[in-house]
This record gives sequence, C-alpha cells and structure tokens, in this order.
Amino acid sequence: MIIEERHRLIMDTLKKKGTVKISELVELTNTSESTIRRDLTFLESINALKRVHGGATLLKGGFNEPSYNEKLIQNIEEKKLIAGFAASLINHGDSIYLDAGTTTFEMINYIDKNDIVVVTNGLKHIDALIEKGIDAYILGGKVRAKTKAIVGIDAIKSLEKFRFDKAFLGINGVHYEYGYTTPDSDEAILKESAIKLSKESFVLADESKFGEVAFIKVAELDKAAIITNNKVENYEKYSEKTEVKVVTEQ
Amino acid sequence: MIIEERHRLIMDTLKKKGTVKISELVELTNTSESTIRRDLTFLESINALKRVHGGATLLKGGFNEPSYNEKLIQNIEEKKLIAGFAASLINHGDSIYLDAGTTTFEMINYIDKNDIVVVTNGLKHIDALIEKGIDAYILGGKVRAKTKAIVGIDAIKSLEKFRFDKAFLGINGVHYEYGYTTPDSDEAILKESAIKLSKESFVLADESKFGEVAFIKVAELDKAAIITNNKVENYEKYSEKTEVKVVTEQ
DNA sequence: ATAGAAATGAATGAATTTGACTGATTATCA
DNA sequence: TGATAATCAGTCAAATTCATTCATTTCTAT
Repeated sequence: MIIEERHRLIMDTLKKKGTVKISELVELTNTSESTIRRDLTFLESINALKRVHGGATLLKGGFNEPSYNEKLIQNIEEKKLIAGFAASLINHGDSIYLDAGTTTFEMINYIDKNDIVVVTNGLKHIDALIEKGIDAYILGGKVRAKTKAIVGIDAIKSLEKFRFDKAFLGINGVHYEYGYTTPDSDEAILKESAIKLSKESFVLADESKFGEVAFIKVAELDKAAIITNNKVENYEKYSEKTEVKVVTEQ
Repeated sequence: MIIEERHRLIMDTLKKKGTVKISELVELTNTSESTIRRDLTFLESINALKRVHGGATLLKGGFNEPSYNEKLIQNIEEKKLIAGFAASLINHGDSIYLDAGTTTFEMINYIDKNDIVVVTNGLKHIDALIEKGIDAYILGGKVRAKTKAIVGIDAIKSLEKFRFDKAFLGINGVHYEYGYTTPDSDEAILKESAIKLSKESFVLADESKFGEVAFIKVAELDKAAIITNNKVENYEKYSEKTEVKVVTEQ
C-alpha cells in the first residue's frame, strides 16, 4: 500500500467515525504501529487531524476541512516557523489585526495570551480564535466563497473604526523595488488600510514570495517589517529598506 | 475506546437524558469507575457539565442559554417544518436578512433560489450559504463565543446600510401582551433594527416559545408575522394582532 | 545495476492512562 | 437520630501508549 493511499484511508476512516485508535489503523492497513504513528504525526503537521493519546480525532474548525489535499498545503513547515515567531511578538493587552490567509491562521495555534483583542477578515480565523478564548471581532461585508475572506468596501469601512498595536498580513509578492503586491485589488486596499491603522505592521512571507510581483500594489517595503524563513537572494536590498527577520529552525 | 470518544459518548448521553449516573457510564463504556470519575472531573473543569453525587448533570444554571450544539438538537422536526415553510416565502431577486439561530440556519437547506442576496449575523450561516452558491454578506462586530453570532454596536452600524425585502428572525419568547422578547439586549436591538429595515418580517417560533417572556423586548407582536408549528393556546389573541401561519406536517 | 534516499518495523525506556484499593464523606432509611 | 449503604478523593502498581533510535527493506534516479 502506497503512502498516500494509507493517508487517505486514515482520513476517510476518521471522517466516518470522528475518532480512530492506532490499533484499528494497524489492523486496517496491515502495517506496523510505528508507521501509523508516523502517518498521524505527518497528518497532524498539515492540520488534517489532531493526535490524541491512543489515536486521533477530527479537528473542530480546521482551515482545510472541506478539501483535504496534501499537495495543496505548500511549505507547511516554513509557514509554521514564520507563524510561531510572529505570534511571539504579541504582547499582553495588544490589539491585533489578523489578515485572512493560511500563514496568519497558523499563527493562532501559537498565540499564548488571551488578554488580547483580535480583529480579522478571515471567517476561519474567528472559529480558531474563539476556541482559544480570545476576544474576536470580524469585519463586515461580502464573503468571498473561495477563501472565506471578507472583502470589499464594507470591510474597509468596518475596519476604519479600529486602531491596532500590530497588524499581521499575508502577501503574494515581495519585491525590493515594487514593494508588497497581491493579485486582488479588494484585498490590496484592505491590507493597505490595516497597515495605516496599525502602529506596527508585519508581513509574513516565506521565501517563495520574494522577487515576485503581483498585479496590485499594497504598500512600499518600508511600511511593514518582513518575517521570513530564509536569507533570500538580494537580502541586502530588502534589509536596507525595512526590517527583515529571518526565522531559522531551532 | 479512546479518551475523546468516551468524553463524547458521555456528553451525548448526558444531553439526551439530562443527568447520568456513574454506574450507567461504567456499563456503557466498559471501563472502571475510576476512569469515569476522572472523565467527569475533566469535563467539569472545561464547563461541559456539572458533577453531582452519583453522576453528572447538564449545566444550564440561571441565565446562560444552552450552547449552540445543544440547541441544535432540540425540537428538530418542528424546526424543519417551520424552516421549510419560511424558505418557501423567498422570491427570486429578494434581499434577505437572516438572523443567527438554529431555526434560521435550518432554512438555508430549503432555499431553492440562488439569485438572492442574504445578509446574516450568524457565522455558521455564512458557510452554509456559500456552500449553496448564494451571495452572502456578514455583519461586522464582536463574535459571541457561545452562539457564534455577531452582536453589539458594530453589528447594528453594519446593518444600517442595508434594506431588505424580508427578514427572518429567531426569538425566545412570544407573548400576546408583551410581544417578542429575548434574554440578551444586544441581540434584541439587532433584531429590532432588522425589522425596521425590512419591508416584511417573519418570526420563526415553535410552540415552546409561546407564552414565554424573556428579559428584553424586541418589538410588538404586529411588527412581524409569526411562523409556528401548532395551533397554540390562546391562538386568537395572537392572530388578532398579527398574521400567524401554522405549518402542519405534510 | 547500483548508490543514495526514503520508508519501514522492531526495540528501548519514558510518559500516560487505567483499575483496584484505601479510608473518608455523603446519602438513605428505619 | 444512628446505622447502613453508596459514593467520594487520593494513592499506587500494572498496563498501555508514547517518542526515539537503529538496522533492514524498498524505492528512485542515474
């Protein structure tokens, strides 16, 4: 049995029953306990399930709930590194803007304070925040079906009431000349507003985003600090314009 | 049996029966008394139930409402009847306000048009609407942990931009003298606003709500039509003040 | 075909969970 | 009220599950 096949079998079993025991899976797949353990560890690392003593359970409001697809989740380890560091920047009492997106979603796992206030335009983020007992506000407006993000003029209006200590943003392109860019104008203007309304802003961008230029400009490089996972090509061209924090594995 | 599975089984049993004895759970789960005791201690620590001598009970002390999941399973057949009829009132091209709550949530299953626009303050509703390909807007504001509803001044401000053809509202109390009432003032004012902003309004209330009076008044009876599932006591006292549609089984 | 990489299964001691037992506390009923 | 039974919290040893390591097998790319 090929590895992906086993993973799919595990997920299918889990979805049917809600929880599975390792011993069941050993029997079901005719493999060793070690292998199943490794599978579960992997599946947990891509947020497909939650390991518990004796087996695994479905996650409650997971980000990739509907379409579990291993290949879809790219650079998950890098994202976790970046997310973990970003979360560590949050102080007690902070008011935070959390942009929709997978990396910022991952941040929520690492937040270790619940005396903060978080505003987000990500529907999925709200569930996770509430689960952790964090005060959460959502922007109003039209909900985009694909990303479950809230965008448009209403969202911007809704945002303008707030002032933030820190804003954390995902981004599609980071370029030393063209600044931060994204393919969607609604998203761009929302991100730009968030930056303006925040004392400090952080862009979470794994190395694949560097050198990329998308359609719409969000802001100049110096409007936000960058958190990334590797010392990219032309590092100096970025670091001379804004603060670049490179988070390497511990 | 895995710990999580046992916890879920305990909660399910408890929700069905209101109280459980430890001896029952020992038999049900084929574990020892010690284990069940530990489970109950844990479940109490996360406010899932209340331990009592000999077992455990649901906690719905005083003011706090049952949680979203608990509500979801009450009067489900009646709610479906009401929801189905309410959904049939929606016309092509309508702009709709859909209040948070379990009955309005059930409506979404029965909506058979997708050229409408729906505004809601229910987080769960958004997911379901999008799933059906319906244009959905969410109100902005603070998210309540228990009900996953958006409430507060921001939600009201957010609402005032819209005008609706029809508003569908859940409610806690319907009384021929005191009108529509709910235990929470934030929710009350939001419902009231929705009624004012809509050409027509409908209150979805199963028979258990009639004669009940909750803490805060939402509106007088005549401000909305009532959709219910049974010809209640004092039916005439309601029907002389507003339209009452009684949906009986098909 | 072969070297290198990846996946596997077995074995280890550590950590967690479990069930039985204890004496203390609480409920029941005459 | 007092006697009796049931239930309780706390402790401990046994059983289960865990992470980690390592040798072996399988896969992959030349």
